[in-house]
Amino acid sequence: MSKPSIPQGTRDFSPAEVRRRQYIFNTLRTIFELYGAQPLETPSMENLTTLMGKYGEEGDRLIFKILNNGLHEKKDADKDKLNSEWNNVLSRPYSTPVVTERALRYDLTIPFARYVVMHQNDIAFPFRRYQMQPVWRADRPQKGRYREFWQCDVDMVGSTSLINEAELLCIYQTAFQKLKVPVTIKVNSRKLLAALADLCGMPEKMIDITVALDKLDKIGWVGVANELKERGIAEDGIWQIEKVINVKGTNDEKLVAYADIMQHSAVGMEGINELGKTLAYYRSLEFGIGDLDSDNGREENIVVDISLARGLNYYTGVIVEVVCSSEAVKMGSIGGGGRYDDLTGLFGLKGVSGVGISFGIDRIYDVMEELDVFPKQLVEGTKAMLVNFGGENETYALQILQQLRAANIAAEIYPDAAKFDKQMKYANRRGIAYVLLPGDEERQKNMVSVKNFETGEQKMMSVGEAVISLQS
RNA sequence: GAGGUUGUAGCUCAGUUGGUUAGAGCAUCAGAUUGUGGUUCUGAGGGUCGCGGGUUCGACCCCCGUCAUCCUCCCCA
Repeated sequence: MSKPSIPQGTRDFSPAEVRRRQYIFNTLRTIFELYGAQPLETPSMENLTTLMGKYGEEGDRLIFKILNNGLHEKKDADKDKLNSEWNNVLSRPYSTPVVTERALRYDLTIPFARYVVMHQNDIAFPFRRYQMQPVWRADRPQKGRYREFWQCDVDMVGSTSLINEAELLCIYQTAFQKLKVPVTIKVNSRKLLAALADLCGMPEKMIDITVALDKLDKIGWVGVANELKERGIAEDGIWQIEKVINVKGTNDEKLVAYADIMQHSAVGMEGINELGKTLAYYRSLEFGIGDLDSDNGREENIVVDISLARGLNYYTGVIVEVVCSSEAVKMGSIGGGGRYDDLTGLFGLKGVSGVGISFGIDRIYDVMEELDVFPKQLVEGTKAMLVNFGGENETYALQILQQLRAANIAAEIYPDAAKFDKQMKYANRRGIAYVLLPGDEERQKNMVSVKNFETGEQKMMSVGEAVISLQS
């Protein structure tokens, strides 16, 4: 017999882990609802055509595909087709509806876009939804990277107002403040990255530039410059980029400096303008809170960072990324998002702009564990256990049991009339607060002994008194 | 896709230059204690040493292959 195991990159969640995860979900859900978002759920699997080509070449490779059922039942003609297609599948990256036509959800944004297009007539725009569901990626698992993990997304579609961007920043701030995770929120605009490519005189190289620039934190400017060179950016262009990333100062100062450098790039000026407006809206929202601890309010952890380049292909405007700012924690981004001007256009609905953010809750969980910021009292399990003495005492215990539950006290009976110390040990391991002893003497007096498992104190009382004392 | 790490009891891990019957802690079960838990004490069960091949008189140990695992790069949450 082989040892049982679970697929690579997946995890079981123990009772205590589920409680902590639910704490995160509940915290986020409360905030999402507070901001007027509505819940949405979509299927675990989508048609492969819905997902393919939406996440870039790398993304396509990481989509978990589902093998079609009943392949062996194909008729002769179909079987020939299947055989030739199968050879294609084996010889190169290739997929075909003959072999696979469904795939597991890769993120929550594309399914949301699909939903919006399918239900456009039923939706009151602007439409703001939140969604908390697992997604799957056929990636190599490692620290902070799983093949099955959960995302919590909030997106707003049908509005181009930068108020939305500002509100999403507020949601990030509030959420991580509630969860007690110190974060830095990096903000950039895809339009500034386009402007950089303009400055180099190579607008078609925007992707190459952003991919290289994204590594600035890791490999430093020299490393980035080398990579830019390898990717075919001219010396003069690299010098322009260096000038931009060398800009230091407050967010406002940076935007002013960028405006000076990019004054001849229409798209650059547009991006700068949008970032400025987003921050202005954000300040208005934050000002309403009234507990600003400095002139900057809660802005000191929001940083305009031109080296931020989110990988997803569909972002067009403001982009954000959240990282834990604690030195002690080594973890990649724990959230990200941005504006996509024409997401639903992929599915035929033009002119609907959206903006959204995502929480990577598995990584947030890991970070919270490391920081030890989960509330201590999350376990609200069984409060009282009835010892089972068997026979008539068992019947008596069952009657008490339902009276406890009727009074909203989480209670259980040890189901077997096992040896006394075994039952006590079990209650101890479960961390149950009270043990009730309905034995011969108690039953005859119509009473029950209540033992406090923390203090060891024990007292015989009527069932009614027991209910009242356990309710407090 | 590339590179590295580690696979020994249910779990966490020891195991000497290759040498007789592979150990410990925790967990489980039984007993000291058939109505009093946490701390003790005693005893018991539990292993194809990841799998397959090779070297050797002899392999948990050395070699080759394979699978699994974790980590790094790429990319991402």
